[in-house]
Amino acid sequence: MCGRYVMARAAGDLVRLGGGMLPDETLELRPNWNVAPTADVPILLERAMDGDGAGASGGGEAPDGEVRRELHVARWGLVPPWAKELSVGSRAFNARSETVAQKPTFRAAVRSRRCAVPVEGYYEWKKPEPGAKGADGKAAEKQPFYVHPAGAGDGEGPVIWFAGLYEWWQDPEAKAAGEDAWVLSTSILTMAAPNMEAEDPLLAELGELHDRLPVPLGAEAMARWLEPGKLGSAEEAELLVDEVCAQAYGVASGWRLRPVGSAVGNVRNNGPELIEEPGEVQERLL
DNA sequence: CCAGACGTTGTT
DNA sequence: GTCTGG
DNA sequence: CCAGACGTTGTT
DNA sequence: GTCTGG
Repeated sequence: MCGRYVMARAAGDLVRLGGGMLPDETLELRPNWNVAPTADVPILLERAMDGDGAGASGGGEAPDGEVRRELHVARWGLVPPWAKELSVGSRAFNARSETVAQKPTFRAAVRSRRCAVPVEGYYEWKKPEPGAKGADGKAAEKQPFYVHPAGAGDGEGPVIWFAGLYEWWQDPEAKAAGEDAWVLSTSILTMAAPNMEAEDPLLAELGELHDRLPVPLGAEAMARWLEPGKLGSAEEAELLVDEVCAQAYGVASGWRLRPVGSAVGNVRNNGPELIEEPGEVQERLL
């Protein structure tokens, strides 16, 4: 699954990597090595220019029918339109691919508002084997790992694009007060992790790490996933979800993972040192 | 009919 | 144990 | 996801 | 908004 990740790139990098999309004018991104639910994160979405043609963000006129990729900032944790409070989103930062087309919280978004969430890598906490003991004889503690694209030097190289959803929400109180306070929010899809016995060693590692996997998009799947327009039915949405899940392990097999220090557990800690492998000395001291 | 939930993870 | 905040 | 709070009255 | 449980 995915409940914590790294996104330290500049918006300009994401524009380049995502394929010439226009950054939202309001886009302000701070490097973040410890992105947690409720944080503001960049998302990539496609929008069909229609009607007034007055492009609201970042780039002047566009003829009707043109599809644009745009980078926006969203709150991580999808807030459905009917929510009474923003906090509803803090428990919807992942959406199960198996049920996303049926769940009240996600089903409208999966038909009409799909996006891609760029990450440089994500964290996963591996549970100790039951009864496992640490060096001190006490119960072993969960171990955080950093999962990232192979060969990605820190701050360079490819990013992972996770399949995501977005939704717009207006605070009922703001609405009553006649204010124009809309919140864009997002969620990341998950699926079953690869089997621990998988032939591909990296997939086997992922299977041992956790039983859920955030769904990564290859270039082709991303193009399909982002296509704007409302899908005709929940069944149609399920087919598209199945399609992207079918290519996910192929993308994930190009990842690598490494153990990192326990500091990442606390969201107050934030810096490039979080993704460094702890040295042996440090490990002994822990 | 109204009231209340609407989610994921993991653990037992 | 369970919920909220980051 | 993990960490940290989990309560009241009243006062600054 | 829409579904489920009572």
